[in-house]
Amino acid sequence: MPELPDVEGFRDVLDSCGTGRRVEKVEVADAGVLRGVSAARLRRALEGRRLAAPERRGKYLILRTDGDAAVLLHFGMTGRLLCCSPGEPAHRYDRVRFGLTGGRDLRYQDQRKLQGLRLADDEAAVERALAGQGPDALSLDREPFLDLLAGRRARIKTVLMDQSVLAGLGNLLADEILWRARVHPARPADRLSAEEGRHLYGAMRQVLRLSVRAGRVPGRPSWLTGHREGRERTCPRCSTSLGSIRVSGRTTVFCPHCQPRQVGPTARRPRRAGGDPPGASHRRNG
DNA sequence: AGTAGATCCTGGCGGC
DNA sequence: TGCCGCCAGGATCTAC
Repeated sequence: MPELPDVEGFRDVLDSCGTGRRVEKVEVADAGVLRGVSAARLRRALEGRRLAAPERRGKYLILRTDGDAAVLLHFGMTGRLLCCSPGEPAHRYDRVRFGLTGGRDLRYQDQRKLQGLRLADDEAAVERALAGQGPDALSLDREPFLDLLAGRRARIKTVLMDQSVLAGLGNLLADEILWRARVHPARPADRLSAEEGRHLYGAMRQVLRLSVRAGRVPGRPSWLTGHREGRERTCPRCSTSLGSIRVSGRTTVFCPHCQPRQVGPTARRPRRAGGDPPGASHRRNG
């Protein structure tokens, strides 16, 4: 399910495939992915335009042109963006095809069509469309991050996944970050200690850095994400059987041993002079 | 300010 | 084998 790292990967695809090239043809195979725009209007806005450098904000990808118009792409749960040659046979879930000069094809694929494409007529429309987004998780500094948590009574996982608070994190990333920071997903955000807040921020930085580099959330053995499915659902850190609860309607996987619901006074937490990296796996390097 | 639940959407899977 | 219903989840909506 595309989260910030995946969308960052799609931005790379769009940039290397499209930037500087002209849109020759826009083909909408399934108008079910168009939000508030018709296929004809999308064509008129894009055909003949040259693509400019794309931008990502949270889980949105902004396709910019040398004109006023921009297209906002959201990938929902199953969306993808591919660069291929025009001769490549259409995939079943190709929803929109952008034929570019230089023999390049950009294809927006999406099986479930939960989100889709929006057209923004100008820069002001882009800003309006994204006005509800919180700061991007990748570029947020620690102090503002801690400030975001401070005033919120909601469960910490709900806060992390709320795009109007913090943009970019989805279900898998939120679980991974909480597991690395050893914070139970149902703890109220404003009840975390300062130390836990710092660990959470550190885990977020680390998880984002590694996943952006990989272009997705890696399902490696040392990551919680690698243990969500299948029979062997045990914690990669302590081998305890993983717990599964629902938080804000989302399946939430956590380790009952590493992420206790009730925590004692801060003073009881072991102090480490050097300070372990918050997400450091004690078994092997991820 | 917070929650739950429905909605959209498709395919995979368990149960019968 | 085939049909039914559930589940997955990102965003958005209503109801409480």
